[in-house]
Amino acid sequence: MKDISQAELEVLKVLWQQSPATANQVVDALADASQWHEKTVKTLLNRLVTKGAVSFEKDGRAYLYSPVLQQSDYQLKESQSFIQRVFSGRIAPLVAGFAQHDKLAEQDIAELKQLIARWEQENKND
Amino acid sequence: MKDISQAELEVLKVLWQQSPATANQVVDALADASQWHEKTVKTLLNRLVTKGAVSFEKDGRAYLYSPVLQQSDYQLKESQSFIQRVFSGRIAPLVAGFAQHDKLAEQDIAELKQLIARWEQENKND
DNA sequence: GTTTATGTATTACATTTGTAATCGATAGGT
DNA sequence: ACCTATCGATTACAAATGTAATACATAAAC
Repeated sequence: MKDISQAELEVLKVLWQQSPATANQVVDALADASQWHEKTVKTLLNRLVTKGAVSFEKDGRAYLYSPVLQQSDYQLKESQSFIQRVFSGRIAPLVAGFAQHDKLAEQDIAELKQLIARWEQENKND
Repeated sequence: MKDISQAELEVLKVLWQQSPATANQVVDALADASQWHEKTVKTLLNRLVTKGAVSFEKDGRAYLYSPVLQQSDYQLKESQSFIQRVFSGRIAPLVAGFAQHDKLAEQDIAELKQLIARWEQENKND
């Protein structure tokens, strides 16, 4: 799968939220958040299809688009490559940087604690 | 500051490790990790200077390059924009994804626990 | 003092990306 | 049956990026 560009990602996000969707539904969904021209959005949809990240089926003269690439897969792969590239593969320093610059909220801490607890639960027989 | 491209980042990383450094030192440092031609590395150095991420001082006919952009600053900014773009700004889901796919090691957990403890210590008077 | 090697600066060129405009087909309206 | 509005497809074009080659200046070697 070719890389998804940042602009393409915004289009994909819409499809992750609601799919299948027509091109116009995607255009509408992006209308408030961005200034993109309708033609621009349609180009991006096309590129996503070319890249194999999105599929479509015909519905009369319009198309219904659906994501092929799932959000969780995208997130995992991008996270790994980001952390590899920027933090030499170690995740804790990323979180530490956030903590140091007051970018962590109470909720983040709570969620992190919970998932650590779960991890330890599952790995307790090591 | 213009965006640092992925190729440029590899060059910056060398300077973060050892600076100031001559162009040739950077080329040598990258020689094993990459297949880049000497000219390519020098182009990247030049672009980093143009972008203001790297400075240099003359030392005879050669230049001594140093990073202007500091690694921690780069890491923080990139982390924020990545997490915003891919996880709508929430950090825990990133870590959760790693946990779910067995990308977390004992050490990561230990580090996370420690920094959570520190965070709670510092925020205990809320 | 010339020649040569070696630095940096400039130029090159294909691909990707952002951002559309135009083209061609066809469904709908009348 | 035609005209027209609206699809998707194709084309456009500048900027960024990857990946160098060439040009130009000058220090080093004879």
